[in-house]
Amino acid sequence: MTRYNIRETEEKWRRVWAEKRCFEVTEQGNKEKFYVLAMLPYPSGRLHMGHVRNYTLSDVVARYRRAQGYNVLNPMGWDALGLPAENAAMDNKMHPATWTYSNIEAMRAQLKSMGLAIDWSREVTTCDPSYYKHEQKMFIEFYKKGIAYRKDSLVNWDPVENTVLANEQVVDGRGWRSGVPVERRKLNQWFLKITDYADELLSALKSLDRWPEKVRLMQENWIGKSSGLQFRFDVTGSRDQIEVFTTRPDTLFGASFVALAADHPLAKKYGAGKPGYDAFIKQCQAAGTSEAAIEQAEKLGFDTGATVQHPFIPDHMLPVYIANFVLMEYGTGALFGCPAHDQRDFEFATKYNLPILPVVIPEGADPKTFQLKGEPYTGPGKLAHSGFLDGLETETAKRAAIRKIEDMDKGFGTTIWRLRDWGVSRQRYWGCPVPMVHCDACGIVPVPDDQLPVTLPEDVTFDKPGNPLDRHPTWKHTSCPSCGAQATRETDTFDTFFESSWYFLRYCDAHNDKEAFSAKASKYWMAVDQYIGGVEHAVLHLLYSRFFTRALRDCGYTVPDEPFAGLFTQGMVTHMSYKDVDGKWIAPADIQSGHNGGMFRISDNAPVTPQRVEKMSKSKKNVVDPEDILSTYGADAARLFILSDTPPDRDLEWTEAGIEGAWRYVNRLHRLVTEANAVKPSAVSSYSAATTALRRQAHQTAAGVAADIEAFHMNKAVARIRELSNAIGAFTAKDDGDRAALREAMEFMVIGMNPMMPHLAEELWSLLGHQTLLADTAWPKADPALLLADTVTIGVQVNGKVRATITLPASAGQKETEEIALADPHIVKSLEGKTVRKVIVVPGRIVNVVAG
RNA sequence: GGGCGCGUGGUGGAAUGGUAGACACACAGGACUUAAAAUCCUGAGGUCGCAAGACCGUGAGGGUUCGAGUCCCUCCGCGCCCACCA
Repeated sequence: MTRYNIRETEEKWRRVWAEKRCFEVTEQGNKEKFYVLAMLPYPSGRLHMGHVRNYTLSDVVARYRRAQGYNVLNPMGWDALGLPAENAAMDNKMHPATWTYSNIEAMRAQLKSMGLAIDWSREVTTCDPSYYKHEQKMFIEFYKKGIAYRKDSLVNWDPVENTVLANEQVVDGRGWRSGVPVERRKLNQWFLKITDYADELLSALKSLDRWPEKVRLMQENWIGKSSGLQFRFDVTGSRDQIEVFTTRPDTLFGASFVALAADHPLAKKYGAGKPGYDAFIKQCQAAGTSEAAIEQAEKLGFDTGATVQHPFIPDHMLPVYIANFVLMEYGTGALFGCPAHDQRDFEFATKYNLPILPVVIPEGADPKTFQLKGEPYTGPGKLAHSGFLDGLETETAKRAAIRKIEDMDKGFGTTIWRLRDWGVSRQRYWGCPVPMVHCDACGIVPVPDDQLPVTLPEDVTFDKPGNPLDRHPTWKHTSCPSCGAQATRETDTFDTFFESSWYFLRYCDAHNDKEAFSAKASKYWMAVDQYIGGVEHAVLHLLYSRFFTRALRDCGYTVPDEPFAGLFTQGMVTHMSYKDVDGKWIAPADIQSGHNGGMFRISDNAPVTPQRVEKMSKSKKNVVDPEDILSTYGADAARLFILSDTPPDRDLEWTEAGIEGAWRYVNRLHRLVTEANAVKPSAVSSYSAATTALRRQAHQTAAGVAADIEAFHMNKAVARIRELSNAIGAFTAKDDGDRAALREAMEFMVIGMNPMMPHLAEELWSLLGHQTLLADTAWPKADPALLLADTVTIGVQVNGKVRATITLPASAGQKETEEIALADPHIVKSLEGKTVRKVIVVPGRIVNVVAG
C-alpha cells in the first residue's frame, strides 16, 4: 500500500503554484472579476485557529470562483499598528517595529503553509510609511472637507492603556482590551464626522442584501435613529429654558415632571447648595453601567424645587428633578416624564408620588373609566385629557403636537442619533501620526503633500507612562508650513481602525506610490464581492469602513458607496477546557486519555476533568496551535476538518478525533485514486445501468458542490464529495465504458474537492495523468440530462404515515404513480378493511392515501 | 428591559410543507494480524420482537394542512447583540 506523503506533496504543490504565479492577478477588462477578502490579521506572532478557519473559508471561495472562470483577487496583509506591539516593547525591551515585523515573518510562513490561493505580490503592511502616507493625505482631505475636526470633549480614558477609546471600544463601561473601568476626561481630540453620514449609513443597510440580517440589525441599532420633538420648557420665575427631546410628543398632556442629567449645567444651578445635593450627585457618578448594575439600579431623583411651565396648559407647573437615569450624552440631557406611558417614568413617579395621568386610551377602552393596571400602557390608542389632541390616534397626535410647538416657536420636530462622532485620536506611539502642525500664529496647519509621510521617530523609550511622541526630545518640534515660525507637531496617532477602514482599496493597487489607489484599479476590483470575518466586527470595523469609503467618495476618490457587497460572518473556534485536581487549567496537548475513558495529564498521569466547550483562550489554556496541526496532519486535513462538520456560521468545536478523521479521509482519497483501475479508454458509446448511475452521481456532485459552496454550506459540499468517493470505492469497472466512467467520476471528484483540499486535489489530478495544473482547470459543466434522475424512490403514506416506498420512472405521471402505489403489497395490507376516500399524488414526491 | 437567533440520535449535523436522522465522529461486532495499529466489511433513533413488523419519536402544549422538524399561537430552555436611549 502506498502511503501518501503529505508533507512533501503539499510543499511540492505550493512551490509549483508560487513558481507559476498562479494566483497573481491583473486587471483584465474582458474577464469578470471576483474580489474575495478575509479580514486582515493583526500580527500577534502566531496564527490561531480563528485565522485558519477564516482563511480556509476565503480560500474555498477564491479557488471555487477561479474554477468558475472569474479573475479572482484574494489578497492578504497585516493590520500592523496597535497597542500590543507597544506593550510587547515595554515587556521585552524591543522596538515595536522589530516585534511587529518579526511576527509578520513568522505568520506569513504559517499562512503560506495553509496553501492559500493568495496574490502575495499585493501584500500590504499598514505600519509601513508607504501605506500610511496615503491615509495621512486622506485625513488632510477630510480636514479640508470638514469631515475631520477637533473639539474639546469628554472622552473615555483608559487608565491602563493611557489613551482615549471610542464609544465603540467601551464595553460595559470598560476598555475593550484592558477590561478596566474607563474614566471620563475632557480632552481636545480629533474626530471624524460619522454622524453626518448616519442617515445614509442607516438607509443603505437595506441595499446590503448579501449581508447577514443580524449584522445589519446590529448596525441599525448602533446608529440608533429616533424621531421626535425637541422643545424648551420655560423655568418659572427665570429666563432659563430647559430643552428636552421626546419620541412621544403625543403624551405631553400626561407629563408630570422634568428630569435633568446629573452633569446637566442647570442641574448644578438649581441643585447646588441644597441639602443632599452633593451626596446625590456623587451617587449618580458612582453608578455602574454593567448589566447587573442597570438591572438593579433604582430610579432616583433629587427635587431641585424649581418648576417649569407646561407648554400647552396655562398655570400648570412641573417639578424639576435631577435623576440618575438621565444621560447627558443622549438627546439634550433632559427629558419630561409621562408616567402613564413609560415604564421608567412610571417607576419614578410611583416612588416620588407624582401624578400618573393616562392620556392614551387603548382601542375599546372608555376614556372616562380607563385605568392602568399597575403598569404603564405603552401601546397605541386614542388621546384623551389632552386638549386639542383629544380623539386623535397616537401617530396623528405626535404630528399635531410637533406642529403646535413649532407654531409656538418653542421647538421643532427632529431626528436624533445614538451614533457619536468617531474619536480617532490616540495618545500612543505605535500608530499613524496625525499629519498636523500646531502653530501659535496660524493655528492648526496640515502638513503639505510634499512633506508626507510624517513618519514615526525610531529612537523612542517606553520606560515611562504616557505618549513617547510627546516626550521625544526633537520630533515634535518643527516649523509652521504656513508662516515658517516655530511650531509643534500633533503628537496624537490614529485609532488603528483607521488603517483597516481602507486597506481593501489599497489591495487593488498595492504598489502605487503616487496615490492610495488608482481610479482604474478601484473601478475594476471594487466592491469586495465576498468579505469574510468574525462577527465581533459587526459594528466597529464594518461601520467605520462603510463611513470611510463614503468620506473618500466625497473627497473625489473613485469608490463605490458600499465597500463590501457580500459579507459572511464565521463562528468561533471552541475547544473543551480541562482542569486538574488542583483546579489549574490544563492544555489539551498535555492530556492523554486512559483505557477506561478517563483523561490524564501526560507528565504525571494525574487525572484531569473536562470543564466546558468554550472559545479558545490563553487563560483557559484550551488552545490548539495551528502550527502543530499543520505540521502533523497537513494543511488539507486541517482545512477539511474545519469545513466538514459544522456550518461555517456556527461555532466549531475543535476535536482530536475530528482532525484525525479528516486526516484518515485525506489518505483514503489518495488510495482510492492510486489504486483504481482507471485508464483513459477509447470511444465509448453506451453504459450499463450501474455505470450510468455513477456518472449521474458524478455530474450531480459537480453541480451540487458548486451550489453548496455558493451558499456557504461547506459541510454539505464535503458530504457530497464523501458520497461520491464512497460510490467510486464501491464501483467495479468491468469494461472500457466502466473505466471511462470511473475516470470521469474521479476527475469530477478531484475538481470538486479542490477548493477544500487543494494540495491533494492537485496531486491526484497529476496522478490521473494531467500535464496542466488543476489550479488552472475549469469547473466541470454537468450534463443536464444526467442531473435529472431516471428513477425516483418515493414514500407512500396511508393517513400521513409512511407504509411503503416505491421506485418508479421519474417520468411517471399522476395516474401511473397512483396505480403503482395502490398496488404495493404493504399498502394493500394497510388498507385492508378500509375505504379509500382520497389519494393525494405529487409525482416524484409523495403519495398519501386518505382512508378510513 | 428591548431586539435577533436557535432547540433534531451518544456527538457534529442533513432534510424547496412531502420517505426525519444524509454525510461524518464516537461506539459495537466481524475480517486481516502472533498481537496491536492501520485498513476493510457489518450494525445501530427509542421500545417490543428470532424475524416480518408494530408503536413512539425533531424542547412542551395547541392550531392550520391530505401531510408539519419546517407555517401560525402560547409556554419553557439556551445563545448573541443592545440597553436607565427619553
